[in-house]
Amino acid sequence: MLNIKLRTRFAPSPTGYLHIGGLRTALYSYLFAKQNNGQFILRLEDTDLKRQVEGAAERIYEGLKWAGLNYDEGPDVGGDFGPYIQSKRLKLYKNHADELIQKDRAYYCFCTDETLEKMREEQIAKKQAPKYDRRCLNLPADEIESRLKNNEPHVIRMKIPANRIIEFNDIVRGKVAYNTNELDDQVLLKSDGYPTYHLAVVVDDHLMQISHVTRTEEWLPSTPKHILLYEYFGWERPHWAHLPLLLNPDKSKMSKRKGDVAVEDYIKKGYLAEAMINFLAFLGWNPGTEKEIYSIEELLKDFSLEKVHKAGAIFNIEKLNWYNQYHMRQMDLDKLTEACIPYLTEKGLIFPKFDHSFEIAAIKGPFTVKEFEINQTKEKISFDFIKKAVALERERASNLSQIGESVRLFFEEPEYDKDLLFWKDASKEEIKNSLKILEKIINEIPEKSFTKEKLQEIIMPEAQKLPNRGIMLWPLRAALSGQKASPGPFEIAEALGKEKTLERIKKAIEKL
RNA sequence: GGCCCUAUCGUCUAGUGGUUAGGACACCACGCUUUCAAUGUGGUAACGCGGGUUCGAUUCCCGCUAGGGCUGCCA
Repeated sequence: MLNIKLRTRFAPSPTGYLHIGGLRTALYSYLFAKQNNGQFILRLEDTDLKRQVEGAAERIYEGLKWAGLNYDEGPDVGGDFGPYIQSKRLKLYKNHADELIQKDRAYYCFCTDETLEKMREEQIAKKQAPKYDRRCLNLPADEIESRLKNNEPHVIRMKIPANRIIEFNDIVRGKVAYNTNELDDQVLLKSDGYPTYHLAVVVDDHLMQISHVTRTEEWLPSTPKHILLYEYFGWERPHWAHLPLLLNPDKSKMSKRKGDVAVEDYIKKGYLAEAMINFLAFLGWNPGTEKEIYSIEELLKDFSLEKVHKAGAIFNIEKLNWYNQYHMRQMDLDKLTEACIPYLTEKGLIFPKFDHSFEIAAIKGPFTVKEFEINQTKEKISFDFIKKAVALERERASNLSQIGESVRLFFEEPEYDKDLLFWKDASKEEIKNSLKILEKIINEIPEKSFTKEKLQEIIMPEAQKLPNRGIMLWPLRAALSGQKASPGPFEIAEALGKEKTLERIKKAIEKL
């Protein structure tokens, strides 16, 4: 793109949380802007009073920051084109709506909801397309004046010209054309004085000098209205890129009822921002090579808006899990451990708790406290102890929350049924005998050389003497973990330390 | 109903006027292995249908079908 000033924006409405589809839209907009030396702007479209939600704006800021999509301008960071919240720009929209009235491109409409509803019902009954019948279009000037003077509720509608073909070139879809006969005389300014999306988006995108409007496909049919508005105002139109939708497994537009759609839901489950970005980037785009693992920096190099697909993509959680597991496995262990700590406290395994909520901790990480105690025993433990546990469990988890759970065996005495100790068809005597040997030889290992290598060196020869080494290794692992599936016995023993290892072996012997 | 958009394995997708239609996730089998995970090897699985154009269409055109979006003083 040759623009000297390339500017994109992400413009969600703060109705509660950051939508996962919104995050992808934001990602594409961010990548496109940043790879072209442009600016990425956040604007809040809060023009629907009925849908205002307390704290929704903050949740959008936090979500974007979590994902690493830092915006150059926005409500909380400022900028030269503010305010970046539409409810603070009401005067602007009013003035622009008035301008259109002056230019005879818009008109006052006094129709009530009931009137409109009745009209629509009749049209549908007659199998006509529901459309405003323009009954207020040619109201006499003096009537308008007196009704306005009486403070009669009214809106401002735009005039749509008859039978014109509006054409535009969409960056992802190519040439798209609509006939204005299909368009309704869109309400621009509502009776409460707030603008509709259509007015606000055009006014703001122009005033904020947005060069490329990136948004999802659902906006495609209203683009001709926007183009008309640019014409009416005498403004140069921006470029449009209508992105494919994110879909539910049943191919409908991704929605709350059919799964989690809030970014924070995924954060709470313990998905890494790196994995989420990687996954989302590939839902609707790919580099055309076989490279599938991407950091945001690499995306900045290879992403291309022109290569974005036209068809919607199903949000496939299995693939996200795979990406997350992959990114967890290759993440720096200290960072991963820090990221896991909120989950361990959430599950009641360790103290201290944070001064803020789990949600905030999960989003904001990393956790800076380095002194902990095990909740159950009040024993002091180090960051390194947690790190060892995390290192072992990251191998078989696909999110942070799972690590938080599977790591439990390092912090609490496991509870299990004695049947778990039996390896295949080994007898009770064989198992008991194995554990007794283990107790004896492990006890002889000096505390300071209690490593998995040493344990292996001492234990394996004993295990080899048995008809099958599983007869010794399985009950050891079961006694230490209390679980059917876990890391290997030597690793667990090393992390647990000599004392706890022996304790757990004794417990197992008692059970038999 | 009207308008519009879309269409390659179950899913995300690569790809071409002539290919054994490639990869990844998931799934299955085998190997490794004390379990699980990871990993290695192999496997099942796709061009929606009908017409054209062409020596030849998955690829280009048209129609159909299917799915989706829009059709609000929601965004």
